[in-house]
Amino acid sequence: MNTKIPASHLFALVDVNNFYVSCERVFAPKLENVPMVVLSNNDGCAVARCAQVKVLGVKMGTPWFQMQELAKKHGIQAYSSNYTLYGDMSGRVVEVLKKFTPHLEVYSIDESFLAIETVLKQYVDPTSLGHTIKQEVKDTTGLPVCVGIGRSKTLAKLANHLAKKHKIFSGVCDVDSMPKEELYQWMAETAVGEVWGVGKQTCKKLKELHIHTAFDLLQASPQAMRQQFGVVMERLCYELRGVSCLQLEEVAPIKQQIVSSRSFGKPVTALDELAESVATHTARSAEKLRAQKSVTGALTVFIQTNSFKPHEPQHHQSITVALTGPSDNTLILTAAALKVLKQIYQAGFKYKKAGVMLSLLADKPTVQQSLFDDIHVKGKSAGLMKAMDSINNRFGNAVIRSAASGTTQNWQMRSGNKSPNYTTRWDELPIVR
DNA sequence: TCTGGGGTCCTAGGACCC
DNA sequence: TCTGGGGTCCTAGGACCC
Repeated sequence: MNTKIPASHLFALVDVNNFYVSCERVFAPKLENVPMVVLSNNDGCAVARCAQVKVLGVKMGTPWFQMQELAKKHGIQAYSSNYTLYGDMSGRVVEVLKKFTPHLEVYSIDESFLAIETVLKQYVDPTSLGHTIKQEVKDTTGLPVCVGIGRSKTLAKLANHLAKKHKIFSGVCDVDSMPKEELYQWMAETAVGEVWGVGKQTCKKLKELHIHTAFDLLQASPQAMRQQFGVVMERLCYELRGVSCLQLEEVAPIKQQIVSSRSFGKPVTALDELAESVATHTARSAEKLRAQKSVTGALTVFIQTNSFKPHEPQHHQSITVALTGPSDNTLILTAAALKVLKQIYQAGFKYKKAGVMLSLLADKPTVQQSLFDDIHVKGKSAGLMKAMDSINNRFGNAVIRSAASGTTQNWQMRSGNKSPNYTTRWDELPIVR
């Protein structure tokens, strides 16, 4: 391995407990002891579970309809997700963490890595810093967090896992200050599948090699692991040994791809309805694109039938096309997307999902076809496409966005059993670029 | 009847060129 | 007519994460 060994750093991983559930509870304290889950779009499956529900064995992603009996028996309540709220709460947590150190990586909506070496001298020990962070986040945002501390990101993750799982740590676990024998004991009790970066497939293969726990993996030869699994696993082994291979990424790199997709609450068969959805997704993607001040050179549209019903006719297709030039213009992207959609759409299938992906590697896009010498959409069937055309003709370079409300993902909840009503409001905005 | 959405990194293998 | 090897670029797909 060529990776040079960097100076030793101490990482803290701060992770909000049951993030979405905890957010809901901040604003509805009466839910504190109610067994509850937060559901995905369409109220399809559980994307967050409180501690009581986890104990009952409900896994991440369990469909709500499959846990009806359990819900009845234990009084589990379900809440629709509110991502705007969670995004806001996430920002508040990060603001608190920044007060402790400027060197921080926002890893996900509910987790941040902190480099804590330089701020330690103000505290008795790392654990006491951890408790201060935990208390400060709780006091400021109302959210409960656990803190894991270690010499590598992977060890900080492991420490966080221990802090969450074992009450003895009171929510803060520093595996660096721990005697080695004690750490190894904890690792021997930690299933290898719990280690950061070991997923289902790898776990299975590791078990065949009689590697069952985090400690087993620590003892394995990194070189041998590279042979069997590749460079990612080799790094992981070093990380477990306290040799940091993964740096803190303080500045979030700009996204290489931007995706917007949704499942429909109900199967969709008409091109018009797919077009509505694809147009909305394109607008959303383009907003994200402009937010990071990027342009895209290629665009992918995909539509899929319901793969949970294998006995029904299946159609999964995507086409990626090059744009005539890099762009962040919603109108151009939407025109392109609708044109692609018409290519892949096949009447007769019950579509369950649609989406759009923008590829930002403008100089080397992944392209299957190059279609566009013009961007005009001429559709006689789709009212939406006609609208596109007329706006295009009138405003040329205008930016179009579809209204966020009334989009396909929510129609079922809002309109019950009534037929879906995909009325899109088109706002005509001034020229942006 | 009802089954999330958004990302990253790595590798193998084919195409192509010299 | 027969037959090469090495390098690079590109892409699909697998595996992982939250």
